[in-house]
Amino acid sequence: MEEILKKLDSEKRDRIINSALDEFGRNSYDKASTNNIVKNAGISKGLLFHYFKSKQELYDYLEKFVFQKMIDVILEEIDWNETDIFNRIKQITIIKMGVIDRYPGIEAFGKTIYERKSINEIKVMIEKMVPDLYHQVYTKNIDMNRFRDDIDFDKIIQIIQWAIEKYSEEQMELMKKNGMKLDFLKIVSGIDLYMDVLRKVFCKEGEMEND
Amino acid sequence: MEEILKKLDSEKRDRIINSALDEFGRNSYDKASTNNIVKNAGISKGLLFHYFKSKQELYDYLEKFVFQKMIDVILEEIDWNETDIFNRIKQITIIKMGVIDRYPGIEAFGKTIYERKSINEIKVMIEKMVPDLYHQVYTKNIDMNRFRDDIDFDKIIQIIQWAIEKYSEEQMELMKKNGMKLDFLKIVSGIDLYMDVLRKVFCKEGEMEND
DNA sequence: AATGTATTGACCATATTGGTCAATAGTGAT
DNA sequence: ATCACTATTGACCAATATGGTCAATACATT
Repeated sequence: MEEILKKLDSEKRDRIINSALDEFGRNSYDKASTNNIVKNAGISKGLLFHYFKSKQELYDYLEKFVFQKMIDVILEEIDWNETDIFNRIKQITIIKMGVIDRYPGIEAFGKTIYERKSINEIKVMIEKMVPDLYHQVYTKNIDMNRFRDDIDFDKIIQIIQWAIEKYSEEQMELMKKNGMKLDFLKIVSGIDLYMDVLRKVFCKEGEMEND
Repeated sequence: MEEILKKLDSEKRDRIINSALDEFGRNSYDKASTNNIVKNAGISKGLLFHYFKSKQELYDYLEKFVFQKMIDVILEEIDWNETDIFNRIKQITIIKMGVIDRYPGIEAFGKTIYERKSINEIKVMIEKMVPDLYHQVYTKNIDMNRFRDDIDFDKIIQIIQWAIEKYSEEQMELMKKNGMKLDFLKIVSGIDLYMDVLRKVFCKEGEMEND
């Protein structure tokens, strides 16, 4: 299956993946309709079952896909030379938004994953990797001396990360709600305003330069 | 419809509401199944359609219910004499968790609301009330002099609120994932640890008492 | 026993389901 | 033009699920 998919025109492949992510994200496995998936992807029923031999195989593919994609893109695009945690977190946010831009259904789908009982080996393996990756991403080559040392470092990271995530989630929802296209530049510049505040309170005096 | 429902044994009414919130939260309107709803509520098909004359009426009732419930409970249980924003936010979080405890499906359902095009007058009215309520809840009778005055007050509130929300969301997901019952006391004591950090960085010196 | 209400679940016509497969369209080489 | 080959279609299938109905019960109160 994988091989036939690889050969496929990537624009069409993305259309299928997006349509399927969306349908599974909106509905439980049983209620998710392959008819809807092909309709929204703009392909025929036959073609879907040519690429995936069953609904279950399609679902399994997607489950692996969302993890793998996020991991790959982050590892590929992250700049490990960045030592400032604020810029690092901002980077990751931008990278994530890029993925969401290409695969809009990935978020909704991702949230449903842990509710389902499915336990294939790939999923187990990837889920083991994720915490480690997260740790690396938020600590590797980061200069910790900039922070006031009367506060637990992990908590600082958490609070910064939460703020950025919540802000971008809220902005994205707002834009979707009003039917606009997602404007990532606008979100990033909004993030900067909160970054300034967080720098001010979490960094030592004279340690606030942001390149 | 409303009148018949009111008379109903409240335990059974909650079972129906919860089952319906859950089903509509998991599935799009069309795919949500009244058969599933009655099965999980432990009632007969006939009874559901005795209380609600159609699927649509049931859905409309729920949409109104989730807004109204949240508003009512917050207004009822909030302590307006509390002047400390940290305690105020903690209060609201606890109140919200209480509602979620009683109506576990309310969150998932709530997130789907804005995706649907439905626009009845009640919804419009309530959605107008909500921002105002939120503003009151986070400012009314709150002592703003405790905060350092080199930072925009609204941003401070936002960051605190985001941190508390994210923390409780993550903890609740974790507990659900591991199949435990939601332990709100544990969540609240975890919140306190982050509160301490936030107090330390956002308050003026000597303004950190939390009774 | 009688009256009134709360609740059931078999039943309905219709729509939808995941999946198949013979047929067609498209492409590129000769 | 012809052939070979692959990519794609959509009508079709038996099986199941759909929202909603309603005559029949169960249950309580007098």
